[in-house]
Amino acid sequence: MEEKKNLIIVESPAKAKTIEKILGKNYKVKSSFGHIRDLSKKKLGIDLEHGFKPQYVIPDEKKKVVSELRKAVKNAGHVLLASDEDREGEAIAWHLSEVLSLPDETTKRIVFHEITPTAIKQAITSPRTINLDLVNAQQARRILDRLVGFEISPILWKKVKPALSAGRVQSVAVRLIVEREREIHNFKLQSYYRISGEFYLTLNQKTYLLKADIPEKFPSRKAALEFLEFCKGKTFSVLNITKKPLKRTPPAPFTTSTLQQEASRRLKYSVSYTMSLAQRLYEAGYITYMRTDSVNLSSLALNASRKKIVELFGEKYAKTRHFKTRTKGAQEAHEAIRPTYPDRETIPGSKAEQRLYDLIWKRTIASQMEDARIEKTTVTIGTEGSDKYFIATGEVIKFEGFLKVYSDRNGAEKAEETFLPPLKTGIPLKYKTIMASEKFTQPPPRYNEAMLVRKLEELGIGRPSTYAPTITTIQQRGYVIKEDRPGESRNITLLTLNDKQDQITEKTNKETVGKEKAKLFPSDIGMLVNDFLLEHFTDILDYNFTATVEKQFDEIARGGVNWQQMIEKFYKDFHPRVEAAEKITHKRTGEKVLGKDPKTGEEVIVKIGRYGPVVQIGRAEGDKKPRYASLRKGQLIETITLEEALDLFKLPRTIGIFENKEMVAGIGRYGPYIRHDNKFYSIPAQTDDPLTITEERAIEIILAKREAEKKKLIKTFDEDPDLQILNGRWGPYIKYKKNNFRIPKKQDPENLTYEECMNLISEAQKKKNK
DNA sequence: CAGTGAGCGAGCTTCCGCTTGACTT
Repeated sequence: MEEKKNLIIVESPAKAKTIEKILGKNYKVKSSFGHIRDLSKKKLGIDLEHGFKPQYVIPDEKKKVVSELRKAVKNAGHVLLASDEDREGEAIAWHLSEVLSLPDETTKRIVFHEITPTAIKQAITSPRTINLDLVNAQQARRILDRLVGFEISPILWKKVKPALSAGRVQSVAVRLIVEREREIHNFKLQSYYRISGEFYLTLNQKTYLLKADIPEKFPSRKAALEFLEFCKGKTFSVLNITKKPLKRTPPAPFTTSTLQQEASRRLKYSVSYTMSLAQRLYEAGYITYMRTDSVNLSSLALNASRKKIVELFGEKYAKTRHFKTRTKGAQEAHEAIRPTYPDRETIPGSKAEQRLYDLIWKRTIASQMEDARIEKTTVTIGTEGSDKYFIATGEVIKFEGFLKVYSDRNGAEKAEETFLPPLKTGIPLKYKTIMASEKFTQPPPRYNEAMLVRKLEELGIGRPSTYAPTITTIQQRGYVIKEDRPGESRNITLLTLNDKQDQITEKTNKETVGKEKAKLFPSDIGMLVNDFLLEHFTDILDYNFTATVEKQFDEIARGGVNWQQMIEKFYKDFHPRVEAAEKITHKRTGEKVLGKDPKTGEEVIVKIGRYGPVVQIGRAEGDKKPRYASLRKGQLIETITLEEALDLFKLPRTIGIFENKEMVAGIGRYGPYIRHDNKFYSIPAQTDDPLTITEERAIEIILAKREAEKKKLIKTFDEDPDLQILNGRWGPYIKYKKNNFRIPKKQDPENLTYEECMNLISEAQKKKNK
C-alpha cells in the first residue's frame, strides 16, 4: 500500500513553494494565506453576555482555501502546522486544527524562524502541541481591538461624520500627527548668531584656507557684533590639535520598519510602494520575508555573506556579527530582510525593484563587514584676551570597512572626508573673514510616512504587517493629508568682518523656511476627532496604552491570567465611557468664533460644514442667510486668522475689462487663475497674488498664454484633423483623439509624415496592451 | 478652476493582524 504524504501548512504560498523544494517528495506543503477565520466583518461578533465568547466565521474569500486544505488533509498522513512562531501564528494553527477537525494523534505543531534546510529538518524532528495560552492571548488581542474599534467608530458617525473610524493603533497615529502640528505651530522662534571664520596660513610658500566655527551660540546681534569688533586686527593661533580615532559600526540588517525608513530617505519611496516592491522581490525568490521585526540572520546567510565579502574585498573586510533586537514587543518569527542568496549582487526586474534589492543587498553585506576606522582631528584656534575658541575638524578614513558598500550618513552614496591643512600648535593664523550669521531655533520636524512608522514601532504600536495599511487608513479617512508645502522666505542678518579694510559689513540674506516634501499634515477633521477621542477615551489614546495591554497579553500567554477576566476588567471601565460619549447631544463641528466682520459687525465663524471646513459671516435668523466661503488647502480652523478668513470672501473678484470681456481673478482647484471669455489662465503663485493683481498684469498673462498656445501647435494633418503635433512642457509630442504619444529623440517633429505618426501611435498602443 | 451650508430617514460606514490576488485607474 502506498505511503501517504505528510502535509505541512504554512502561512505564505511563496514559503510553501520553497519548503516543498527543500523537503522533496515525502511532503506536501500548502498555505493558509494567513488567517482563515475571523470575527464577522459586519457584526460585533462577540457575545458580551457570555464571557466575551468570539463568534468566528470563515470569510468568503477564504472558503476556497479552506476547502482545498480539507481535501489535502484527507489525502495526508500526518499534518504539521507550521505557521509562524508568534501569537498570530499560534492562533492560525489553532483555527486550522478547529476548522479542519484535525485529530490530536496525527497533528503536530512545528516552528522555524528561517527557511533553511537545517532549520526545517530540525523543526520536523522536534514537534510540540498547540500552545493554548498563546492562542488565548491572541484572542484577547483580537477582541480588545474589535471592542475598541466597533464601539467607538459609531459614536464618531453620529457625533462627527459618517464612515469615520477609531482604533487602538490608528487613533494614536493620528494623535502623533496632530500634536506635532501643534508643537510646530506653538513653537516660539528664537534668533541667535553663529560665528565662523576663514583663516589662512602660509606654509612652504603655499597658502591654505582653514574654516572653523565657534560651537557656542551668540544670543543676539549685539553680542555677535561685539565679538567681531573685538576680533578686528587680531592675530589668531592654533592652540591645540588633538587626534582621536573613531570607529563606526554598520547598522543591523533590515526589518520592515528600517527598510521603509531607508527606502524613504534614500529612494524617496512611500511606505506602501516599498512594501509592494518587496512583495514582488519575495515572490520572485530574491529576498526573504519582508514583514519582520527581527534583525537576525541565519547561519547560512552569515556564511554566504562572509564568502561574498572576502571574494569582493578580502578577508580583513569581513566580520561576522549577530544583532540583537531592541524593539518593544518584537516577536521575531522570521529572519531579517536579506537577499536569499547574498552572493547575488543584482537581479533582473524593474528599475525600482532593482534599486530596492540593491539597498537590501548592501545593508545585509555591510552588516557583516568590519567597522570603519576614522581619524578625527580637532583644531582649536584662539586669540589672546578671548575665551571663545574656533574649532575646525577634519575626518580621514583610515580603514573604510563597511563604508565601502553602505555609507551611514544622510543617505549619501559615499562616505565623506574632510581634510585639514598640515598644522602645528602655535602656528599664527590671519583671518580672511569672520562671519556672524543669524540662525533660528527650529521647531520639531513634521513626520513623513516612514518617520511615523518609526515612532509607532518605538512605542510598540502596530506590527510589520500593519504599518503600511495604517498609514493608508488615516489618509483615507481624511484625518491626515500627505503633501508638499512651498515654504516661506525669511530674512537673516549677516555680519562680516573682512580683512581687506578691517570693516564690519551688514547684509540681509533670504532663506526659505518651512518647505516640506511628502509630509503628513493633520486635517480639521483629524484634529476634531483627535480632541473628541482624547476627551472621552483618554486611556486608549495614551501613548502607553498598547504597551500596557501587551503586558497583560503576555501574562495570558504565560498562563498566569485568564483572558476573559482580562477583557472583562477592560470592558467594565471602557463601556461606560462609550455610553457617556453617546449622551452628548450636539454634533461636533469644531465651531469657533474668529471675531467680527469690520464691515457689518457680524460674527465671523469657522467650522466643519456639510462639504468641509467653511467660514461663515453672520448667523441664520429668519430670512437672513449667512455668507459662506470654503477654507483653502493648507488652512486650518485652528490656525486661520480673522484677516485670512475675510480674505476668502474677496475672491473671485473682477479686475477689469479686456476686449470687452470681464477678467475675474480667483483661486480654484488648480491654484490662482484669471477667467476671461470662459477661458482660464493660471496666475503664477510665486510672483502674483489674485487679491492684488492689476488689470495690466492680467492682460500680460493672457497675452503670454496666447503666444505660448500659438507656439504649441507644430503641425496638423489634412488626412485626419484629430492628429496634431504639439509642443508641451516636456517638448514636442503627438496628440491623437485625447491621447498623447512620445516622439523618439532622433525624429524631427516638423517633418513627421502622417504615416510615421500613425505608426508611432500603433506601436505605443501595442506596447501598452502587453 | 464653482458653490454648496434645510431636514428627514433608510441603509451604510468601523477595528487589528495574518496572507495574496483580482479588480480598476
